[in-house]
Amino acid sequence: MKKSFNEQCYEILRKVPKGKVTTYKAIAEKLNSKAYRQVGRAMNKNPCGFLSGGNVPCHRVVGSNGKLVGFAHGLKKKEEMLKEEGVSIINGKVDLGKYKFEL
DNA sequence: CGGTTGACCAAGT
DNA sequence: GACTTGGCCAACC
Repeated sequence: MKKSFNEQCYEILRKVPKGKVTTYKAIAEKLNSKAYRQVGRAMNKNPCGFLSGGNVPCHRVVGSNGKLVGFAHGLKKKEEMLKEEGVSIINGKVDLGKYKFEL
């Protein structure tokens, strides 16, 4: 039984440990696709889970260059949350060299 | 089933 | 350095 692309994104996102981040691109590539947009769209369309009791840290997902892109609550909130997790945000960007989680 | 869309990305202007 | 264009692919209408 194959899950939808979106659900697979959640699965991968769930694997990201606290204090680490990943990129939309990486996730899409892991799914053997280039549907970067589909990953982000999945988050927006669905309740992100983590707010509803699920464990889908959508805030741990950043852009391809560690740059914060989009977030339903606002990028500002996203930065705050990441900082709480131990990820330093510099100029609205994350240091992927230190915080990017290798899937 | 065809067309629009989207929390992207890379390159061009 | 900021904005525009094209491309990618799955989900949604």
